[in-house]
Amino acid sequence: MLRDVYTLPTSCTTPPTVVAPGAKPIRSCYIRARTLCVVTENTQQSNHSAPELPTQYTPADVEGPLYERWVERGYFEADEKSDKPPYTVVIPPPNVTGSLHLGHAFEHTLIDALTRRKRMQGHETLWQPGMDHAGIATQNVVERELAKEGVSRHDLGREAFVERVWQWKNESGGQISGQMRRLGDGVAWSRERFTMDEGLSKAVQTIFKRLYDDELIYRAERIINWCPRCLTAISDIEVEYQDDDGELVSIRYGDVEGAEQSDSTEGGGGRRAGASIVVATTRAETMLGDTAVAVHPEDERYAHLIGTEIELPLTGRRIPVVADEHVDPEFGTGAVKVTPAHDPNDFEIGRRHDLPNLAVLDERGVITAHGPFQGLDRFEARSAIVGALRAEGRIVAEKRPYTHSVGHCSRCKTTIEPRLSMQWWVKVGPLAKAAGDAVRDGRVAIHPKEMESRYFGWVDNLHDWCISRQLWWGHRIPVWYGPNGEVVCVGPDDEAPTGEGWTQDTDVLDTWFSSGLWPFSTLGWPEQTPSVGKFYPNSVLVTGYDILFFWVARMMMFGLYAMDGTPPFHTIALHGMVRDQFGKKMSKSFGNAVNPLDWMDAYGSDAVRFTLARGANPGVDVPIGEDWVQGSRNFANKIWNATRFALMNGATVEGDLPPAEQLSAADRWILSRLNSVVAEVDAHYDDYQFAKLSDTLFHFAWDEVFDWYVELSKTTFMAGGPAAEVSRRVLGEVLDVTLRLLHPIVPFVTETLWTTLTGGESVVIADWPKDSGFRDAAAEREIETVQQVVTEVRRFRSDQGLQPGQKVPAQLELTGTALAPHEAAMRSLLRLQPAGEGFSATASLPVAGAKVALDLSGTIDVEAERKRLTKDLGAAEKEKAQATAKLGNEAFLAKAPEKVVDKIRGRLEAAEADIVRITAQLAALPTA
RNA sequence: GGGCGCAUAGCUCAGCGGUAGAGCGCUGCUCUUACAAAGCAGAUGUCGGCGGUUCAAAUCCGUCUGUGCCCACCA
Repeated sequence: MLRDVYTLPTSCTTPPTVVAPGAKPIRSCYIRARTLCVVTENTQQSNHSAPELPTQYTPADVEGPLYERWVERGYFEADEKSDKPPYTVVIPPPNVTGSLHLGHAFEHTLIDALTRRKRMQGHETLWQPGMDHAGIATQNVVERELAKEGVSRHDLGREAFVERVWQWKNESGGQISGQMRRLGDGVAWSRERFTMDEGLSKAVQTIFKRLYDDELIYRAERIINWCPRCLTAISDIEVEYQDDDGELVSIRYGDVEGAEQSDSTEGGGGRRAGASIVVATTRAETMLGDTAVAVHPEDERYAHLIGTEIELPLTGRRIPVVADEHVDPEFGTGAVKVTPAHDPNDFEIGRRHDLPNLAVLDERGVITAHGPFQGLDRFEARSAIVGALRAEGRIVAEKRPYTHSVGHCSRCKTTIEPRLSMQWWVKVGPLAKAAGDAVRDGRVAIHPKEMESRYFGWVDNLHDWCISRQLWWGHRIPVWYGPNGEVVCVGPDDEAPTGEGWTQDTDVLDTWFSSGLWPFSTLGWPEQTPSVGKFYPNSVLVTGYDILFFWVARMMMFGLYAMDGTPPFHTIALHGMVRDQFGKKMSKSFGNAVNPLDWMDAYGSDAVRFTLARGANPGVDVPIGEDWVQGSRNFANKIWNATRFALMNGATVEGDLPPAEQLSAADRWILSRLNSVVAEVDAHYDDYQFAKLSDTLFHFAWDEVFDWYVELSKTTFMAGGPAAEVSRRVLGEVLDVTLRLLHPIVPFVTETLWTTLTGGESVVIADWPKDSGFRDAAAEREIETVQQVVTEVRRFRSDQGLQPGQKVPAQLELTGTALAPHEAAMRSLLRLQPAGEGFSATASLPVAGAKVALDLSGTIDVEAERKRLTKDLGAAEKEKAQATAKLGNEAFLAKAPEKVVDKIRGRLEAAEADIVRITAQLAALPTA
C-alpha cells in the first residue's frame, strides 16, 4: 500500500482529521467529496511518495466544489484597468424564463474553451454573462401561468402584470445561472446583466432617441404581420412559413348571368363589357374587404374591363377593375381580388390606385363587416362565405387541397394575419449598408465563410424593421403624445412631458432592439466607462447561424451606428444546431430532446463538453448521442488513470527538462510530438476548429501518450537508474502540458489532475503551453519502427491463438538496427522471455530490419500462418502491380512532381521486399 | 421561384488532387502490477449515378437523382 485512505464525514476543504490511530498526516490532497486521502509517513517510506487518486474517476465528486472555488478566487473576473490585452466575448443572452438546453451547453462549451485558453495566454478575459427579457416569449410564458389560475393579463392590469413578470424572472433566472455553473462557464459573474436593467434600458432609450432625431425611426401605418393570439405586431423574421393545405377557389365577380358563354378555362373574362371576371383566392373571407379587382395592364382578355366597375358578390358593392403590373397574367385566371387592408401586396396596389382600405377583421381575426358573417372567426367565415358563394353559383372551380406557404407566429404558431396598423419602424437602409460593408471590406470576418452570402443576402435586401410590439413586457417606447397632437421623443436625460392630456405610447420595443446593443450596453454604455474603452469591440461573437439575422445583423447595425463606425466584434464564429444521434432536430414534441443536466449527472460536465466540442465543425450541425457522451467519460477516466499511474511512478514537474542528449529515443519522440501537437492545437483554435483540436488531443493523449509512451516508460521505470529519473521528468512534462491543453474543453478533471500533479494553484490561471520548437524526426522514425515491430509480432501472436499474457521464449536479432536499445521494452510489450536452454525457434518474423524468433514449444498453427502470409502477400503484390503500372507510365514520370514519383518508387521497393520476405516465410512453413 | 449546402464503413461524421480515415457499433483473445469506463488483434467501403478535365479525382468541372437549410409579395 502506498497510502492510507480514510473516510471522513467532511469534504476535503476542512482540515484533515486523522481517524486511524498512529497515522500522521503529512499532506492532504484532493479527493472525492466525502473521502479524504491522507498521505502519511507510512507513504513516505515507499519509493515514490505521491498524492493518491481514487482508482476510478467519479465526475460528480471531482466537479462538485471546483467551480465555486474558481469563482471565489476571482479567476473569471475581468479588470478594465489591466494592462493585459483584452479578450471579450458576450454570452448570447438566454431567455430569462427558460432553461438551458443542449444547444446552450454546446455554445457555452465553445465560448468557455476560447476564453479559458485566452486567459491562460495572458489576456484580460471577459466572458460577459447575462440574460434577455425576451419580450413576447416571456410574456407568453407568464400568461400561460396566469391562465392556469384562470386569470388573464387584462384582469391584472399592466402594472401588476409587469410586476408579476419580474417576479417570475427573479425565480427562474437562477436556474440558468445554476446550469452555467454546472457546465463550468467561466463568466464574470459580478458583471452579470439583464436587458431590462436600468443601465441597459438607458442604452435603449439613448439609441432610440438618437435614431429618432436622425430620422431613422419613424411611425407609419402599414400592413404588418399580426398575431391574432399574441395580439401584437411581429417583424418579418418572426414569421415562420410552412406549407399548409388550403383551398383555392375561383369566384366569379360581376354578373352571374353574363357568364354562360364565356365560361371556360380562360377564366371567363368574357367578351361582353360588364359581364364578369373570375378571381382565384385561398382567403375567400377577405373578399368582404375587397376594394378592386386587378389585372395586368397588357392582358388582352381583360382590356375592355379596365376602368369599369363590377359587382362584388354578397355585398352589393361595386368595385373598380384596375390595371397593375404586379399581377401575373400567367397565374390562375390572371385576375386578382384586391384587399388592401388585409394583404401586403394588395395594400401596395391600393396605394398605387388610391383604393380605400376596408378592414373587415378585428385584432383577433373575427369578421367585423356588417352582415351575416359578422362575428365569425376568420376560418369559420371562410367556409361560410364559400358556401354562400356556391349557393349563388359563383364558385366556378375549387382546387383542394391546395398547398401553399402560410405564415405562422414563431412564438405560438398561430396563423399570421396581415393587418393594417400604425407602428414604429427603423429605417434600416443606411444601417444595413454599413453592416454589409463592414463584412465586405474585411473589418469583420464570418466563420465559416460560406455563411457570408447568407448574411449579404439579408442585409442587402432588408425591409424596414417594425420595432413596436403591442405587449406589456419590454422597453416602453419613449414617445409621448400631447393633447394637441404633439409627439415628443424623450431621451434618457430629458424630462417626460407632464400635464393634462399627455400620455406615453403604450407599445414596447421588439426584444431584439435591446439585444442588438448587447456588446456595449453590458459594458456600461452610454456612459463612457473604462470597461467600454477596454472591452469594446468584442473579440469574437460565437453564436448559432439561426440567429444571424435576428441578432447578429442587428448588433452589427447598432454597433456601427452607436460606436462611431466601430463594429461590435472582429469575428463572427457561427456554429450549428445540436441534433440527436441520428441527425434529427431535437424537439420536445418528438421526444428526443435531452436535458443536459441528466447527462452531466450521469457522465460529468467534462464528458458533455468534450462530446460537444468534438462534434463542432464550423457552421455544421452537431449530432450527439448518449453513447458518445459515455465515450467522452471514458476518455476522462483514461486521463485520470494515466495520471494516477504517473503519480504512482513518481512523475514530476520539478526542475528543468533534461537536455536532449540525456533523453531516450522515446523521450525525444514524445516531446517532439508534444510540441507538434501544441502547434496544431493552436492553429485549430485560431481557426475555430473545435472538432479538430479536440480530436487531435484525444488521439495524441490516448494513442501516443497513454498507449505507447506510458507503456514504454514502464520498462524504463522498472530498470531504474538515471534513465528512469529522466523519464519521470519527461512524463511529468508531457502530462502537465497535455492537461493544460485539454483544460479549456474539460476544465474539471484537468484541474483536479493538474493541481495534484504539479502542486500548482490552478490550471485555470496556468500558462498556456508554447511550442518550444523541439522536433526530432529521427526519434519519431525510431519509435514508429518499434511500434511496427511490436504490432507485427502481436498480430502473429493473436493469429496463433496465444493468450495475451502468455510468456514466450524468444530471440531478438536487433544488432545493426536502431532497435537495439528497445529490446527490453519490446520484450515487455510482447511478453517475450529470454531464450533459455533448449530454445528452438518455431517461428521467425523478419520485420523492419529486425528479426524476432519465437519458441512456441510445439508446432505453430501452419494454416493460420499460411492464411495470414498469403493475405499479406496478396496485398504486397497488388501494391507492386499498382506501383509498377504507375512507374511504367511515361506521362506520369514526365509530369508528376519528383516527390510523388519518389514516393511511388519507395512503395515499389517496399512491396518487393515484402514479397521476398513473405515468400521466404511461406517456403519455410512446414508442409502439412 | 431564387440562393446555399450535403450524399464517404452498420450509425454519426472528418478528409477536398497523389496508397480510403475517426468515434461509436461489430468479431476474437485477455483482469498483461494506471484504467474491463480497459488492453491487444481483426473485419467492413465500385467515397450517390453518368459524363468530362488531369499523368493522377472521394477530392476539380458538367449533369442527373436523392436530401437538408435559407430567402421570396405566387393571389
